[in-house]
Amino acid sequence: MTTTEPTRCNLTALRKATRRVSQLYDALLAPSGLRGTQRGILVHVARSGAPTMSELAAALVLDRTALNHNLKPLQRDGLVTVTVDKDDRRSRLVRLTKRGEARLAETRTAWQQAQERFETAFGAKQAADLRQTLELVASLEFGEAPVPSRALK
Amino acid sequence: MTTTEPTRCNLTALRKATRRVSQLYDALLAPSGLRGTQRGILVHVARSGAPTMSELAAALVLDRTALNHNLKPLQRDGLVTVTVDKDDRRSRLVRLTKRGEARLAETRTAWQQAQERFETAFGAKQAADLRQTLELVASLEFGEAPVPSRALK
DNA sequence: CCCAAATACGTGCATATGCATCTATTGCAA
DNA sequence: TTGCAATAGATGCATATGCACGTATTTGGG
Repeated sequence: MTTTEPTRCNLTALRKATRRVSQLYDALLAPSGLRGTQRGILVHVARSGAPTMSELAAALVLDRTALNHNLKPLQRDGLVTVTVDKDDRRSRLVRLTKRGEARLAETRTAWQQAQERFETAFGAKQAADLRQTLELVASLEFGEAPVPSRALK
Repeated sequence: MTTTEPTRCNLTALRKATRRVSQLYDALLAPSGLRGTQRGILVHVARSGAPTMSELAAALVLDRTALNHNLKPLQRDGLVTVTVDKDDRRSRLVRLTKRGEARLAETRTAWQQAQERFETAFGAKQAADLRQTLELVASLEFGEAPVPSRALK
């Protein structure tokens, strides 16, 4: 074990933990052809039915333009479709295809193995507590940030 | 507040929280020309003196090839140097330059503001607890993963 | 002494992410 | 009815990340 000085930076601590866990999940998911992040998108779309890009981005705490980028390989591989919302033609609806549903089903076992591997090492109760804490962090509003042009417009 | 179903996936929960906190730190650090991730690298190099690429990657829980990529803009901007280790010419040593030290000093105030903003919203005690938990997660060893070729070689 | 295995990197490729800036569409006040 | 502000995306650019595969160097057994 490397005896490193404890991390003082909240962001650095989050990124280190996320990389560690990404490495585990992506290794186990690799045979399915999906990454952990891609699976997360598909799961949310499956649960929501046909969310708009904005809804999906908000739910995943993703920048909308980043979501657009992330959806490209999923569209290319025929796992999702992105279509214009007839009620509001500014909006786009994201839907899972049959192929996407099948792929998602295929990954369930590998995902469960990753969850079990993590929770065996870390503790199931601690893992549930951590998820709850992280959801809280993800939903924090930090008051007025310095003017991101998007927020002000 | 979006009433979303709680996240079951440990990785998805980590990524959402990390994105949220990245957005805060990067917004506050932006005027300094550094991102939160870059600052994290510089801080560790500053503390370690002249770590090897492998040491630095391990400390940051980064793939070594990813670290190589991440160092490129820092080298381009003259904030770090990467030189051959005379004792073992396979290894490379990463050092901060004077310019890098100055840049790091310049970011301290913005970084402290980001820390304060986060800890005001989340709680200072909770933030310290979370960092400790995340360090634990980052240091987890998950036993035998399915054969990453690097690990076996 | 030699050579193969091991170690420590670098590059390429592809995904992950977010800001700046643009276009298209909607809603509402004048 | 019109026009402007607001909204919802798309693209480009650059950084963040990790695997596959390559080169360079070291180590130690035969």
